Amino acid sequence: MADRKDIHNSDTPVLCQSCEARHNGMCGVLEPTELLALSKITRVVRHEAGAELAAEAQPVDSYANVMRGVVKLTKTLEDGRQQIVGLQFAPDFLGRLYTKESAVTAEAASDVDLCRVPRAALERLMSENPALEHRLMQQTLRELDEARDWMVTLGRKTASEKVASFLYLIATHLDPSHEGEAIRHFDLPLTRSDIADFLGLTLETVSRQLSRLRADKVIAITGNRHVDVMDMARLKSRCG
Amino acid sequence: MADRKDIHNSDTPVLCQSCEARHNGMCGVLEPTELLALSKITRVVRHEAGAELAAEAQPVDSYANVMRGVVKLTKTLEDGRQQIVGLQFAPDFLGRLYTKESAVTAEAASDVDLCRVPRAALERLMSENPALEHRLMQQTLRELDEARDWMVTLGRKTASEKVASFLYLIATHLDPSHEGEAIRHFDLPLTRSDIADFLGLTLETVSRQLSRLRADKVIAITGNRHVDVMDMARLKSRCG
DNA sequence: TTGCGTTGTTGATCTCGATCAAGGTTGAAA
DNA sequence: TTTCAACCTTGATCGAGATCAACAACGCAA
Repeated sequence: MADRKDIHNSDTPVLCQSCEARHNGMCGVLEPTELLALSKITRVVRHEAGAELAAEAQPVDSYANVMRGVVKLTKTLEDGRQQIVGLQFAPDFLGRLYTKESAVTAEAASDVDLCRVPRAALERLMSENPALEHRLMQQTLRELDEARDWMVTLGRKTASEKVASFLYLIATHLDPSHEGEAIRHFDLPLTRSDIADFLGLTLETVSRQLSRLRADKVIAITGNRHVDVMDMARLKSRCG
Repeated sequence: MADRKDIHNSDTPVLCQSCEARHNGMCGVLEPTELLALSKITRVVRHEAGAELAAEAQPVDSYANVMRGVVKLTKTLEDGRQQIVGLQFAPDFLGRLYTKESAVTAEAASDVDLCRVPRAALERLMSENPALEHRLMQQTLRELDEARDWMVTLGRKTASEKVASFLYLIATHLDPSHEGEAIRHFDLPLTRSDIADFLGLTLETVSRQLSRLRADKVIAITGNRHVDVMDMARLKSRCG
């Protein structure tokens, strides 16, 4: 299998010469025939952690599929208070359909590979192909369900339940290979400050709650970012 | 124009004899030709405030359009803590597409009229009619935007900003006739306890903040439920 | 290795909103 | 019009999480 020699560093997009073969099964909503139709104009772009992919109230001229890494969607109040309103994992589709202005800021939380598709091309394909719009509808409905779940976390859970809920969410997304098992491990894709912005807390409170989970042997933390969940059931029981 | 004599009290559905004429321009996502196609099987049902329209994790066999009133969508934790995750106003479409299990509880906040459509019939119409799915996609995207906006309110705003944001939201939905004007008036469709569940606060805090807005002459309150916003710009400036 | 900026931890104190408690309004039904 | 339950307001106190502060750990570059 071809490696990723053709994927260069941030802001060096590379034309995808055989998109179908490479993205099949990875490229989220796009099926092989659709990928083939778009293969000449999709670009795989690598972004480093922290890169801004789309800014609130700014026009965006392409959609993308997240192929690797985690993208955070944030909204910011005038005085600087920030809230992460969604996390997108591979192979999610990225971009607000049918409006050029993004309502959120999209930022690479970890290093991220995106498969970009020009807006016009995707919208043309979609208008000829109701099945594609149907699949995008399914993802949109899932995102709405997730947003509403998170509203309960933001509005009604304690700090300790919020942090447990966050770890549970990340564990199920980043270590699906051990599904059903008690032990999971993963690297946190967010800093303490980002986690705080996702949970509506301060970074100090997040740090304290993580320390408490560690003291209670629910998790182990190695080098700030690596987390081993010792018992998923026990973690879940702390999610409120 | 025909009045609503054929609409009886809660749980007494009445067959819609000329759906097209009556719902045209009211029935949210459905266009006249679609209404005509469904006219024999839609039912207009009136529900009193407090009626449960769909329960979390329970199967639902129909979709509906909200024709009058406000529907609240709630989620509840095991220990009883509750969060309102969405409000639906006429002429919104109601119901989670493509899955029979509702992820939320839908309850009539005020008295509500629904135009119900059997699931199977709407899904059949949708599969033959990509334009209908497209319109539902637009509403879903709008709901997702609204949910993410509200996540900022829940996660990052103070109690006083939350209450101001709520009043602003309700004012723009329930008194659109005075759009652009400083003064708006409406009846609150929610109790103090419901408002608290929408904002992630307690009912006492909501009451105190409303009293403060009244003392500051931003609003006037008559008989608990009726609100006059004296200056929308001043209200907005308190939304954070 | 040393130096240094970024990121994370922990402690002390403060504050906003929750909780506990009592009484006041409202509006529908008798 | 009286009655009553549901709803709302206000006051006193408490506590979870914010804020302020100091330091520790990590990773990268020189």
